[in-house]
Amino acid sequence: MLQANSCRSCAIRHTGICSGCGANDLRLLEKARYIRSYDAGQPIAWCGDRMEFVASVMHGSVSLSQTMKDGRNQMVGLLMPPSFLGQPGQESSPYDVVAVDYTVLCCFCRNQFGDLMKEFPHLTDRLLEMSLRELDAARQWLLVLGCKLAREKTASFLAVLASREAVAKALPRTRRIAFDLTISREAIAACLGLTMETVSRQITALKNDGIIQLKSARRIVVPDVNRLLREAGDVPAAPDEGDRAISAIA
Amino acid sequence: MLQANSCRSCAIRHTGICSGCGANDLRLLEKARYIRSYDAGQPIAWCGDRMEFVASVMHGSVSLSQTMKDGRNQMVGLLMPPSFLGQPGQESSPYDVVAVDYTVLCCFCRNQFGDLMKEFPHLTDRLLEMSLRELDAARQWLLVLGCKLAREKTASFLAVLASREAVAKALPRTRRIAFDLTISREAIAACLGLTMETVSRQITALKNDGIIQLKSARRIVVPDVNRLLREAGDVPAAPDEGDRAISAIA
DNA sequence: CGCAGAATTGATACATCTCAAGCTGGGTGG
DNA sequence: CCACCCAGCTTGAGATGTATCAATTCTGCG
Repeated sequence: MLQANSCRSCAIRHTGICSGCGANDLRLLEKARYIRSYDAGQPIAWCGDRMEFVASVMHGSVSLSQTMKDGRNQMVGLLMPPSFLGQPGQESSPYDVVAVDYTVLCCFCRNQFGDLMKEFPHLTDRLLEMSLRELDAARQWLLVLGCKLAREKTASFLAVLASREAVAKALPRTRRIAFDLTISREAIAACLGLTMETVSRQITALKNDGIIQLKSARRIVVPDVNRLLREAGDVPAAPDEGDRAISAIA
Repeated sequence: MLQANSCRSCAIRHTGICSGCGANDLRLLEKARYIRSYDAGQPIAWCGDRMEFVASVMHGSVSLSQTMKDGRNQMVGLLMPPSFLGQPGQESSPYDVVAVDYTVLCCFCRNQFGDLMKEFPHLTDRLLEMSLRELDAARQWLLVLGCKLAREKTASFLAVLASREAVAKALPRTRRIAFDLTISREAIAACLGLTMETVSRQITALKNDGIIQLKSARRIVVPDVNRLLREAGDVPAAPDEGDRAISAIA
């Protein structure tokens, strides 16, 4: 898992920060990169720590969160492949960064990556694209936190995961979709601005109403994503429409 | 106000998207740009509308908001000079875009601006910088919406405006700061995920506690920003520290 | 002066949090 | 193989913060 396979066969070769690179550029990137892996729950950086690197998330997922003095905390980003972690111009991490899953990062020394961006403008272009996408996702998430009820928040969260799964497996979005929750109820609560107990109650309620099924506490089946989206307070996307709601949260 | 003064004397010449431009580049930008102005409350685009242009906010302020079918709505961005409005690669607006104030925009035909970015990479660099800053602001805002109580939310909002005013007037952040609320209680509520009534109550409470003074409903005086920040649940920034909290919301 | 929109204030309803008590399932050691 | 244990999850009852609905009161402006 950890070994440095060739960039050419990398899972995010055509979707990550490097997707605009030709074969030659890629060789230079490959020389500069190094792989790091983290176990589930392992911290990558605490808020204020110096960030030595920026990285692509190759596998797993990484949470960005903020904590207040009294312990209240809010997840503000959930990065999954092929998201990019860190900002070239940013000395220290503004967030607590934690590996949620077993996670593999493709890292670049931060300053060196800045130089690479100068050398290969398409890296800058791509980072801009990805950042604007993240920005839209964060703004979608603001709607969830600011306006929605607990049931709608929970449904929104599950809909995001279901839609992601559908995209990953190239399933039609109307078909039954099954996936694993890789994060605890508590982490979901931190995403949604709720408590663990409320999340648990809402998941149970959605199950009782037949919107979802629970194979186990962490295994979810969604018979009809559009029904789930309706519970989330979202207008189900037309079949052929590029779905924006899906991008929310991550 | 509306007339097209020279870029050279523009208020946001050194802070906007064009801040990296030399005199020659600037001349080309100046040929491509056009000025539009909007009255307070006037819509700039509704969600789903085709966006003909991207623009720098030169004067006033622009809100980005989302509305659910049943009327609940959430402001997800509040752009003030020298923020940049729109994304070159984005056909249609994902948000309702409204001029909050009397607002002046420095506009570029969207496709043409894409070409300019190819021609002048520093435009791309600068847009990336500004977008990453917006992303951090949005994430700060997620903390406010997800974790904070009504009083803390309200204090956070006022602290942002106060700090912005302090920066604009180059005041020390510990001194007394006065500013106008350019938006209604209802708009503040839409920012904070609260109702108008709750915002009103919290402002009154902050006044009664001596945290702020009200010269009129729209005129605020903050005797001590650090005290306000403490009410907001934020750790007051050290005097010499680059203040991140300030960037929240806008 | 008087009006209309904005803001404030009050009383009640409701959603979610809090605190506390069980439950469940996977792992460990006897 | 079973009893135990523990962390994660679920469920319950009461407290709390905010929304809702309904009156006023303020403010700017014609």
